[in-house]
Amino acid sequence: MSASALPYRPHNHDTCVSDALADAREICQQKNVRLTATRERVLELIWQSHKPLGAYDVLAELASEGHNAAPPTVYRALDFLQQHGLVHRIASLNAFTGCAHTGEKHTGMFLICRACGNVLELTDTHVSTAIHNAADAEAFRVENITLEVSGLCPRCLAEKNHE
Amino acid sequence: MSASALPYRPHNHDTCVSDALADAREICQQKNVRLTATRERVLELIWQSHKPLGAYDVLAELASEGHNAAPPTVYRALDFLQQHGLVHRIASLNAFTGCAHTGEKHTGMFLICRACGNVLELTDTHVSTAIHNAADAEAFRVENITLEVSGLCPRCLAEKNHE
DNA sequence: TTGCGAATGTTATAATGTTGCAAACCTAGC
DNA sequence: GCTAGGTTTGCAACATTATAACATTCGCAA
Repeated sequence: MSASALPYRPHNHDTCVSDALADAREICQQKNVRLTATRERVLELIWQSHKPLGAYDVLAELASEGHNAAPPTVYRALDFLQQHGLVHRIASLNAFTGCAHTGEKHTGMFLICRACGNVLELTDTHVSTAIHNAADAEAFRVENITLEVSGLCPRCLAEKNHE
Repeated sequence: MSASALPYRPHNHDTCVSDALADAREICQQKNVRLTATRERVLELIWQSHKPLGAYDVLAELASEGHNAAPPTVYRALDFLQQHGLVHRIASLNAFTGCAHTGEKHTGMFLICRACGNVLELTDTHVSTAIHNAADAEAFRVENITLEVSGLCPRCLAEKNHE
């Protein structure tokens, strides 16, 4: 099983977070853009679990920490993080999740468990190729792909079968 | 080129609408569910073009026709139409589009032109298979697939190149 | 140290979607 | 016909998600 399956297995999540933050710092430095305190904190909050977080969830967290935040604060931070490939927006949930493949050029494919809410980000060449082929057949120029699969993750599936 | 490419080509759109309505009537009769006046009118409005329509756009249309409508009216009609496979919701646009493959079991793949706004619905076995394979590899049970590709349709691409 | 662009604060508002309850309406069975 | 029950709609209020516009502050460089 690949490392990408982490969300659905017990794991030391702290390393997910610290890896993501380290990645982010490096990427921002390379691009010469500023990973400000707010942006970094938002990224960290998003990474607190593998369940996507809504903008207003982030906002509430910030507020509870005494941060004087309004919606634009959060949306701006999220825009920045998205722009630099550090988080993804899950359109079907209106929520955000940490990018598990920073740096790599990838077509994020998201497996979203409707029971536990965890999201697994995959990259799959066959999927990506098939989509591009289908688009090519219609002479359509692909710029962005939203691929979100909802269903049941292995753990929740197993639980369900035990009942 | 297949008939599915219609949205991006000139065509007699009235037949799209009347075909969709005829389809809908038949499907509802077969399922023994009621395609009420409101539901039918909403479906017709959605089909007025190949550009997805927001719920509040539909609402505005209904209101302008003197229909005494509130948001729930529209959302309920849309829920019904979705439930019976007559329209699709495009998550990345918060909008709705007529289903071009009623009846067929299909993984809707949507090509959304960011320039003209038209949407083409495709069914592609390879794409569908690749997605299921990728999910299977993670022991994930697929229930629903959201696949929305944004970019430029052939017509807008051609126009752009002329400039 | 001052000037400039980037980032944030602040207020208000827009856009999208839902809840809950009451009234109207079909339709099956008498 | 009529009436009982479920389905559909009307309606008011509200919840959630996202953006606009403008003032202020911050960080860096000339």
